[in-house]
Amino acid sequence: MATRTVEDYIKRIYLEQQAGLELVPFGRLASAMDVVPGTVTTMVKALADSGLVGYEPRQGVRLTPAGEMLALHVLRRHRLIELFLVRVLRFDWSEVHDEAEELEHAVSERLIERIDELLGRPGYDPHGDPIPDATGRVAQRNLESLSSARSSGRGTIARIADQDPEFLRYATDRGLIPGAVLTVESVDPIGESIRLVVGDRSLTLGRTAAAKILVAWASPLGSDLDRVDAGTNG
Amino acid sequence: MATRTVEDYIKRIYLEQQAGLELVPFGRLASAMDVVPGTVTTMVKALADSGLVGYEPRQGVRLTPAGEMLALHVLRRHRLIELFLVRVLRFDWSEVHDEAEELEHAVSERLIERIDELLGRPGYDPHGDPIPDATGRVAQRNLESLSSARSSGRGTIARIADQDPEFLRYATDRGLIPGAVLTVESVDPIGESIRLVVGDRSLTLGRTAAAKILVAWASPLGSDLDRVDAGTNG
DNA sequence: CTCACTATTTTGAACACTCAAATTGGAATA
DNA sequence: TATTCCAATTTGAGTGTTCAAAATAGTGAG
Repeated sequence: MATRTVEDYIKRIYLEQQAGLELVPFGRLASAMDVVPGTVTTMVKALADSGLVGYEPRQGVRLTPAGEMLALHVLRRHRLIELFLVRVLRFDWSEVHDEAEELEHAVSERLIERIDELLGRPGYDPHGDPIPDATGRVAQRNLESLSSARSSGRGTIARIADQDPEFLRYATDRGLIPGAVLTVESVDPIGESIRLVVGDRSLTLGRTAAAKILVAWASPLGSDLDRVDAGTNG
Repeated sequence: MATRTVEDYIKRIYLEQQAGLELVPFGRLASAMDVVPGTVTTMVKALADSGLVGYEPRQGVRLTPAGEMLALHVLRRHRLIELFLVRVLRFDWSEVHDEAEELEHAVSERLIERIDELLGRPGYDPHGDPIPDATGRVAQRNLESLSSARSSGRGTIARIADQDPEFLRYATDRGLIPGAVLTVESVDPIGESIRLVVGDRSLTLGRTAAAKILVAWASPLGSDLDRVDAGTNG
């Protein structure tokens, strides 16, 4: 059985890879896990011994298929728990992350199955992150970051890529939640800001904030990317 | 912060004291915790250092007020989780113990408060065990074990003092669940068995099985011991 | 009073994880 | 080529929990 720490490392490596790194550098992993670099070296060797990761010394780590499978199971638990807390226990989506971080290591396979069933086998958590199914399959979506918008256009918010409660409350206050339709009014590449309209509100976002908002752009013909179901928020 | 292991030891010591021991012998604690005796000696010293227990060398351990407070908080979490699993997630009461054993160490104070509120601040878990409130207060009941019955009589089952799923399924099959009314037909002190009627069923129980069934006897005038609310089972 | 028995305690070691601090490797710079 | 610098690694140590096995204390029997 994978220990709690092992699950956390594997999950973190998966998320870093997901964020675009094929090989996660040790230093990055160290700061993400909030441990000293030497600890990562030690742990990565142990993870490699149990076949969950492969690594190039002084280069970085990468998950093996077994590691990826474990990561997907942990994320499945985490995201189902988040949605459960929001839907059933009426938590606000801005405050479920830390709770799920604990519970993901404590719930049994049986309990997760019950929750999945009760929620109707959802595909996305309250933040719009995809929930892997019991076999590890994840829905693939072609989303674009709001910061990559080059001109005006309409789209639906599909995902908020930040778990910080403060940012999430800020987003909620402005209607920036998965499922909301937004219109980009103008983009200022030099000033690094973007003006948009959400509902009846007009607002301006800086580049780094906009980078956290993932959007499915409305195509003229209405492709299936328009249909975003990201669960209930609030 | 008390570690998971510490919480388990403290909870166990509380339960053993509750079962009638003022001073819990190390050997008993060792087998209850499923560790070798030496481990208990080490742990008890550590617990004493943090002020949670007091102990007489070679005699046994006892909780301090601080230890009792901790035990009550852990039991509160455990029992609220059990009831939540039964009521909300439709688990059978025979299968919630192990799950709660894990979750009790992972839930936050905030989540427990939500659950408590959602369930309507219940006083008892599915097995009839009392749920301490947030300040550590526990309902006191004057229950008697079915094995102590000396003659025929009527009463209400208030609590089943065994968490073994097999025993609980056996009990469920025979209608021996908290809230059920039973009538003692006859007691055989030599054969160590007791005949009773529950609902429309008649059955015979041995002494040790009967010892696990705690009953509030019906008084002729109907005291408030008759009113047993032990939540929903099933 | 001594023996035997059982419960408890001590000792030394292990495992999983972590840190601080010294060292090394490799790449970029001068 | 020699120097500098940063990332990664090694080393030695500590924490919390556990075990196996040897030593000891107390209790009751003879």
